[in-house]
Amino acid sequence: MTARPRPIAVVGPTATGKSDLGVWLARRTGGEVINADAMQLYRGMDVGTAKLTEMQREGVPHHLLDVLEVTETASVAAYQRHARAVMDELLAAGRTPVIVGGSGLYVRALLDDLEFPGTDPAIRARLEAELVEAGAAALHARLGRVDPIAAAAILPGNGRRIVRALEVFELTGRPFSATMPKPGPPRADTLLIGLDRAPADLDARVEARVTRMFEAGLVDEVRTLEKQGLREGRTAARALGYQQVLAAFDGDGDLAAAAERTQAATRKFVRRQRSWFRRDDRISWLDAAAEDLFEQAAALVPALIS
RNA sequence: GGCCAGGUAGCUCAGUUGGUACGAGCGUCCGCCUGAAAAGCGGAAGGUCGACGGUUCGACCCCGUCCCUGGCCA
Repeated sequence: MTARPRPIAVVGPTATGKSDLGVWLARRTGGEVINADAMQLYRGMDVGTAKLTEMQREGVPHHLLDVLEVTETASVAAYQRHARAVMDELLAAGRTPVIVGGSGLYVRALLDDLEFPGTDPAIRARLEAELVEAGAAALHARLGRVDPIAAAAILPGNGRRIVRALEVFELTGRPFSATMPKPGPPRADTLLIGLDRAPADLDARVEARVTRMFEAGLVDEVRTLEKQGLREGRTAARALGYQQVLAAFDGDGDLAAAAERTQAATRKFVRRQRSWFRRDDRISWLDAAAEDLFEQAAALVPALIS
């Protein structure tokens, strides 16, 4: 009798209430949540990432939370492998995967046919050293010689992407497809639900949320993680809030300034998230401020329509 | 009340020895984004240069008056 469940993905900017909607949908459909938030991957990064507490999860199993130490570097490719495995398991068990998160690339890595060529720490390190010495423009020129298509797609100032393209070329001897594929049919016919709010409204929420995070012990959390090597973390140390508190520890402004900077950086992040998800026309958008938000969401889920 | 400094883009500030504002950072808007993605990169739109009057072919830049802000003195 078990029809194959149709996965649901809840995406959109931060602070819109994705996590709560995810839990609700999981409970309604008998599903489990798969995190698609790059920073919630980290163990110990809780208040600053607005990670749901055990209680708030209401008994719904959450996957891909707390799977990395703060010293480890996050990676989309690793996420893709791990998340797909979990998704397949859930589907095989007849449980609805409810993907929740605002990391656009992670969501696409999970749901689209993105293939990540390998990586090599030695090559990477060498190229990064060259980047520092020669500059992005020089590396971009070199990329233009070996992989003109990638070079045309990557702006000359974007050292990060240039290095990766060169790395892939050295590693595989083949050109690097540096452009995102157009969104196609999502894996397992996943239903994509986008959550957003009126910009001014969401900005105000972000502000309030950051203030609450600082009151709720973000600074202590950073202090604890610092002892666990947060500063050596290439990705974790750059998370919103954590980055700014570390700067305050270094004497760059006080904690009040750190809070303000976190708010500003988060507002900026919200805009980047919007522009990322905006173009994905597979997404059905809902206004997070709607009174009957959950009902509206349920109305999109075939399994919940009676 | 007197003296000094300053009033140039939404914000913080450059700049023009008088000839269409060379502006910058931040913010805003838009776009990009395949192993750091809460990261990284790019583009655009914004200015009656405090107000009024004068000198001048021509003033944001010179002169005068006034207004505002900060500091010092009384």
